[in-house]
Amino acid sequence: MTSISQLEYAIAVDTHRHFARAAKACHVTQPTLSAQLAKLEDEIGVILFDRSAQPIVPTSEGLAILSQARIVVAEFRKIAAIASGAANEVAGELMVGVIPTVAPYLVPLFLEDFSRAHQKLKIDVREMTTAQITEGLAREIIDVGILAIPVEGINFSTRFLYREPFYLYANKSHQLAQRKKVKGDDIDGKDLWLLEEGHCLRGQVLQACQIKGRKPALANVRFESGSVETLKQLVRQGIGYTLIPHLAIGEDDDVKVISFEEPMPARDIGLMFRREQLKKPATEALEKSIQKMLPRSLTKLAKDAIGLAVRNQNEQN
Amino acid sequence: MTSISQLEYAIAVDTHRHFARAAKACHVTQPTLSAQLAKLEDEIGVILFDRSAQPIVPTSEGLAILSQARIVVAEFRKIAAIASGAANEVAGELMVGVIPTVAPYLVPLFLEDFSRAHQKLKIDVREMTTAQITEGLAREIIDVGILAIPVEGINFSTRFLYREPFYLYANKSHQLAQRKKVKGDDIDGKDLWLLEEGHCLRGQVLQACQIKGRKPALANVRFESGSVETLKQLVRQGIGYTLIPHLAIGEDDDVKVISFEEPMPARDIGLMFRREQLKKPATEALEKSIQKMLPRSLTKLAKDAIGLAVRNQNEQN
DNA sequence: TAAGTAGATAGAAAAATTCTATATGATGAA
DNA sequence: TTCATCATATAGAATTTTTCTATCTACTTA
Repeated sequence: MTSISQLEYAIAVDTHRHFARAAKACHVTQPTLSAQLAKLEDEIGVILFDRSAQPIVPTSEGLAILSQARIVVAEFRKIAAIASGAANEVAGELMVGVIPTVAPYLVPLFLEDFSRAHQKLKIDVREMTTAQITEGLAREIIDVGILAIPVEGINFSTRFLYREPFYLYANKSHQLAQRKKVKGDDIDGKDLWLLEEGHCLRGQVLQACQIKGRKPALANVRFESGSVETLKQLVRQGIGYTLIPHLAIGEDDDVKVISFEEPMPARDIGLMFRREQLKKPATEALEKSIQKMLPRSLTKLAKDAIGLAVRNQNEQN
Repeated sequence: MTSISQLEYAIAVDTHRHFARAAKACHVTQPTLSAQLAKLEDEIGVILFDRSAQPIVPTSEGLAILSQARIVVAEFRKIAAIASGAANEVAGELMVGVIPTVAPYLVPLFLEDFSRAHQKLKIDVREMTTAQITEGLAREIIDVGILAIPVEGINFSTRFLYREPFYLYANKSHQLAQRKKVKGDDIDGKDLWLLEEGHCLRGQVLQACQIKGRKPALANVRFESGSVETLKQLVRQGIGYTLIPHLAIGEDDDVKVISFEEPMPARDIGLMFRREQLKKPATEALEKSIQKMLPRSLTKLAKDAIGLAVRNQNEQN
């Protein structure tokens, strides 16, 4: 008889990628875990892990089973939650992954309010790329991600949070700084500071400016940075310009922030979590808190003024 | 330790409303079932059944637990199905709800292919408003909805299917018919045929044209219809124009179909289902079939040409 | 009140899970 | 090569859980 504990052992091995540590996490000895996992594999007729690899990895067939096992265990635990009346309680621990081009601007907005409102919840926020968020959700290392949607992935669900327009951020000495408004065509890549490869915002910016088809090597792009704040700093200190999302607008003297013509290019930011939603109450509370604390400057933007939600398939994070 | 069998016993008692018969169905003796059920009730701290009634009935608290127990057991059984390779079998019954402004154009595209590809699946498609789809999913009357996303609703998940631009559909005699391209500003509502209230497309069109703030009574709008085909017929037969989604483009002589300037206004169409996704294989097969059968005229549209995904919060369907 | 029905309880038997101790096998450093 | 070291598997005893048979209690109804 395959049991819930057997599933838990398998999940722990998937999470820790190490029998002894997985066993410790399950409060059993390593032989117990080994034996039960072997029994599980025997019963379902599928080898879940490739023990020859170091560290061990799930087999391709094992991946599907493990994903389903996580669902079963999550649903199983809900029974106790329902029974104890804690099903709708916001408590426990919530691990949140946030992409780097959102984190520094969004997290300070909601974190204090959210933490105050839910004292029983231990909150852990970390900056992660889109790829890390996807992987982290799959292995239950994080509970929820905040990233640019849509994202591919059959095992995940997303919730739209807000649509965030892009703005031109140009040094006052730059010719574009004289403009009242700009459009994508105005930006040909000359003097444009970009985030380095791996940031989804990079792809979104390239799309917004309709610079495409010459993805890997943009001869006319002069430097690539790892954070939006660095790009802003570069613009502040010299020539050139960049594109920044709405929440990254600050108050800078030597710099002009110029809107795009309507409909403004934008990206959609949303929550992402596993389909079975292990921490539903906390996730919903998080969504509410973010919605509540979003600046009016963003939420009050006319719905028809921001239209373009960039979908970039290739670049991630 | 609460076990899967304990849940099965409880479910059997709920189904048979009789301990001895439930025990027989579970291939155990009545004392075994009695003891395990008592153990379960003790462990979760909830009395599941009122034994004083004849036949026994679940307690009110028991109902929620039993519902969750059914989910756990169903998900648990999927493990064996996945392991044996039968998990991806598309079989059983799939009830689909489709909004009226999508149904007549999309359903004929995929239904034959889908039905041929999955002979073991009984397919039932019906036209429903967004509100009916939401309600139907919640009450498990339908398994999946096809509608304009995003949609509010915490218990549901959506899958993006395609972004569908809008086009101006104008009688050749109309002045706008001379234009090569149009933009939202060009359309002030004069001579514009609209769907009646309750169709989400109505709100999407109003947004795309940036006609807003005078929602309830548009003095300059002359007539309101219940279907896109009726609007097209009106345009074909006389003066005026309307906005139609990409898939509604036909081949009409007296009419011009005019693109919007880029980025074209558009709506997102997606699948919607319960978070638990009881019929995953069939739903995924449906998604695949739709993606496969979407006309290239839609899928080949440059990603950066269609940008505007209208989000209308108020109007439904 | 006796017979019948439904579910609970007791105690033994069977099955399963877990433990400690140890074996095997792979990797890497002396 | 050889000897640690680390990671997982195996063996066998101890413990826990589940199930069984037999029987009891409570309630109904003829």
